[in-house]
Amino acid sequence: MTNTKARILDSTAELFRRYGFTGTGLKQIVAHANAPFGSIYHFFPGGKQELGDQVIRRSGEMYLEIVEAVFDAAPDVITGVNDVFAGAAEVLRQTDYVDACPIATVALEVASSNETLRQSTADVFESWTARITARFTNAGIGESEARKLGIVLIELLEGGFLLCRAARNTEALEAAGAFATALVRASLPVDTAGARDGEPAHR
Amino acid sequence: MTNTKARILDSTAELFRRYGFTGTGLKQIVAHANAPFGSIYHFFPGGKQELGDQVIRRSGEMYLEIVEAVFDAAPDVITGVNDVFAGAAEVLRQTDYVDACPIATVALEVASSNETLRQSTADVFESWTARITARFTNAGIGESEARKLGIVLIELLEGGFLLCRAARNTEALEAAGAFATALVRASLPVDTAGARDGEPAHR
DNA sequence: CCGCTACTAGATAGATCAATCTAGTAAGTA
DNA sequence: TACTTACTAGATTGATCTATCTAGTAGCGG
Repeated sequence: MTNTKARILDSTAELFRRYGFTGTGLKQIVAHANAPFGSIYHFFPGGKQELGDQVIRRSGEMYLEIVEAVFDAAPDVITGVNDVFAGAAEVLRQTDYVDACPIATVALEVASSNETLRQSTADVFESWTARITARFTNAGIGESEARKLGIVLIELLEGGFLLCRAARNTEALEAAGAFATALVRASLPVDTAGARDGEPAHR
Repeated sequence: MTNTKARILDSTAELFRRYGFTGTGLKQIVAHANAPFGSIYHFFPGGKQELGDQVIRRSGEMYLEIVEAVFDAAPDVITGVNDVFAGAAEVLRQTDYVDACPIATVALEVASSNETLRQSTADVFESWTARITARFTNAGIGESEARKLGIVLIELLEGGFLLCRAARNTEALEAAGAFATALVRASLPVDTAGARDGEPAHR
């Protein structure tokens, strides 16, 4: 991937977080990326929609990798969940409440107005759910329960981002983190609460 | 309030849910409201921002009233919480995944770009939190715990709306509702689980 | 050097944006 | 009837939007 294309993608992701999809102009993007206007349509012949699609999927992957890295660095899933929420709150504070979910704003904007991009956001959320579910099944939680738990954690994180950005404080993410860890603890097999990842209960 | 002003407010609220703040044009609003363009600036001299502010606050109040009515109709808070999530999922299905939170899309759009409207959304979320907190303290839960619980319920609802609108199914709201009722049940004083509203535990 | 591809550069088009403006109508009071 | 206020009606303005267009440059294999 050329430098210019990457800069356009990075800038677009950053501007989407701040101003959303309709609120971000192509002129604004090339100005921020210090790229020529023509390059947008060279690299993304489908225009704003194609650029948006790639930004959504790329941002989704990058955010998932960050979350996975936090889980990998934690001694057990409970600590991992706690660290994800604490880290999210910390980043939010440090970035003046800008750097939250990279796709939530766009997801709500396009949900009822752009079927292509709606599907892109749905795919990202589903990939997140699947990866978190896998982490919980590895920790000994049953498949069905693990998926519900994964969904609820994403909901708490997204809801926390929404409330924290509106209020400009981190109270909501702190409450979410406390309840999230409690939920995971309650779902883990009793004798393995705090089990390391990849060391399933029993047998 | 004149008929025309009310029609403009109603139409704007509906269009904001679908297309967001930046995605909704004033021309589009008057066309949907069947109102003359000049009326917008007659009733809302501050332009789009003043209209947005009133729509956010009005929608926030109306949604709170709906939720409160559901709680009032339920025999206890646990049933109330369950009904709120089940009702949200049902409405979402019936409206082709359009009618979710009336202000979430706008809240994310303006959080980092319009301080006036960010404050409007923050006020709405705080009013919701306060009212739900009161309901839980009335059911015998301590003030601090009740507030955290209220925040978490809103997060689950908002996160559920986000995931359901993206996926175009109600799985996420169902998972949220199940965990939400479980959380409330766990927080209620043991001997009053299922207590009617206004009948606090003990003494 | 030639010719090809990839990319840069930005002017331009045509639509749409929020906002302002003038002019007109309707209803109520003197 | 005359006057006032509230509201309707939509043309207009200037900015900005996405998208297209032509033209120029850089690097590379022959």
